[in-house]
Amino acid sequence: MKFIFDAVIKAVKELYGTDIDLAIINIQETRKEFVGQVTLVTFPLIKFSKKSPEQTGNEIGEYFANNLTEIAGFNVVKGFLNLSLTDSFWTNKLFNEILDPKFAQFKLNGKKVMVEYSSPNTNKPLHLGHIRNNLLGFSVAEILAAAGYEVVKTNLVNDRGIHICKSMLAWQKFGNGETPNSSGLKGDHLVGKYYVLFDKEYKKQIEALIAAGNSEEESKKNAPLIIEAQEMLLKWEAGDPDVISLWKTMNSWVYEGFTETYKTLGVNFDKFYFESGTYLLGKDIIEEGLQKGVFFKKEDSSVWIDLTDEGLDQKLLLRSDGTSVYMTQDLGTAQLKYNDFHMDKSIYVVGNEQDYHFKVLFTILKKLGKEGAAGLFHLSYGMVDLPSGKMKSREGTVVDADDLMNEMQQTARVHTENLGKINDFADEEKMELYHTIGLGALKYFLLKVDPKKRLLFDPNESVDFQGHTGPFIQYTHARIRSVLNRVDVVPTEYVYNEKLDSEERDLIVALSNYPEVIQTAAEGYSPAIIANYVYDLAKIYNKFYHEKSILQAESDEIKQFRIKLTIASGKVVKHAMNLLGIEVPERM
RNA sequence: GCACUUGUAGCUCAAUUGGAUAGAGCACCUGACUACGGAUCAGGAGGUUAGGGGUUCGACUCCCUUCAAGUGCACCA
Repeated sequence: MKFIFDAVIKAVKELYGTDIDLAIINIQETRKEFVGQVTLVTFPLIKFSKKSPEQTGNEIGEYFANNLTEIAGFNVVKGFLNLSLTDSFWTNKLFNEILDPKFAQFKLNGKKVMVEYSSPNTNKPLHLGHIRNNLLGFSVAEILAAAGYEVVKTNLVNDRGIHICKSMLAWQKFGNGETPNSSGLKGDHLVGKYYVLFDKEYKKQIEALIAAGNSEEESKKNAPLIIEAQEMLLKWEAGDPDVISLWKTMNSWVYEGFTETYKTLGVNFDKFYFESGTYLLGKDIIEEGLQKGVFFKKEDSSVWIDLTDEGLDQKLLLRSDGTSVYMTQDLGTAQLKYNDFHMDKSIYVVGNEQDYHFKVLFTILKKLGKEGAAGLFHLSYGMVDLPSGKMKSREGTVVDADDLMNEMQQTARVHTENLGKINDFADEEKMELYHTIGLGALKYFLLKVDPKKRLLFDPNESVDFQGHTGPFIQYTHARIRSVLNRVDVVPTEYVYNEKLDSEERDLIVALSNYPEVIQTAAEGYSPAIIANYVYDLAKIYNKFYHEKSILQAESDEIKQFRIKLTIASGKVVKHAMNLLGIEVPERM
């Protein structure tokens, strides 16, 4: 559509004798209640034409009609100049651009971006909130790759700390040597069970202490279990062989479990970082900041940064005893990641409860003049809540990731069996299909919403399979495949002189928007933009499909043309769904 | 208390980043195959965009304010 922008500049120059900036040209898709496909908003131009919006529109429209071969006609409604492009413009678009194998394939832009996501704790299994995180991270990475970035997907695993020791201690005390093998429990679930058990026993001790006359605060601090857990953490930090060995064993169980969950979810990583390997980093940056005068030291020798000029607070960076805090290690880890990859952009997919932390982190890195600091971005997403409120692992009010994915596949099975369209499938094919549809429904449900908005999930109301859903789009694809499977000769003719029907033209217009949609989604780090686009596209295709016969078209020429439209639609639907991490089936 | 985010149809979400009469899905009502797949399509009903003020040719969008919800404000991570 760039030629229209150029034409507007030229038109204004010739009609009104002014050079105008590209930025003030407002071009949009014509709303469907008006005639045309492309609309120029003329309000911003009247200061150059010195005429009414209507008159300006008419003059520019007249100019276009006389000077642009692509323009078939125009109409003006108030300050809107609606342009109709010729049918041959649109058919050329389909033949030369959309059907080209390179359509929507952006060239590498020479920039590297890191997407850090998932970042689980190794003391409990993944839940619905993690699913949102994983899907967002994976999809954003795919979208950025499609837009021409070189992408590195990383996972910073939180594998140490007091919470890990809690699971370990509970297992040691109450586990009787239970293992994933002996119990048949998935490793992460087994470890999670002991994390919950710790909390239960710990609470009992607190209650007993309170009953014995202690204050609540004292009881929480002095309960034997918590003291033992803290001792265990110290031993871990000191490298105690027994503790380290137990830690390694239990973490390996968790990793086995996570690997399985990631596989079912369809996400992957190029590089893992472990907090056990990064938690001591960052002290050299503290030193650097002090030397540069960006940080300051208090009398007790704790180190701070004053960010009150930025509208933030003073922030502690190093304790008075010289040990690090969360921010210290995140500074160090940011540096480590940069040293490893020298990326231009770095995306952190982390929930919005950490908005302040990342604001501070990025500000500090900028103040230190760190390379890559300008490319830092916190992809902050809203929490997933249940109707009953927040999910709490310790209280067992979580929607478990594995359970949920299982249920989705079961639901897909019920739907599919009721329709009875794939009774000839082998069992293995059926299972694969239930997985495709069940996860498609779940992923679409979570990704179609703007990341920053919080998400309400009602486990009692199953995720829909009809309407604005993943399966609707998957169904559209299966139907397209079904039509194309009946075509024996792939059309090779690339001229078309028939008049376009509105359903055909609408479809080409929608398809031609796809590259720009990828670009917008990449710039906004928003899979939701892709999700909403591909739904619209599927709807437009379904309408076309209903109104127009493809295989029984009025003439062979029209039939060939509609087959090509169908091929193009199937291609874009599949590509867009894959950017969301969703597979599309051949049949369903 | 201070800061950040959110508030759109009964419910779940859109709205091309300031453009036309705010659009979809679910649920509800009505219709459409002896036609390429009915997990579909067409239509109906459903709105003071939380309330109020402002900015301008034009505001769901920007500014101020009130209200509601969520999150954050540890020498925790």
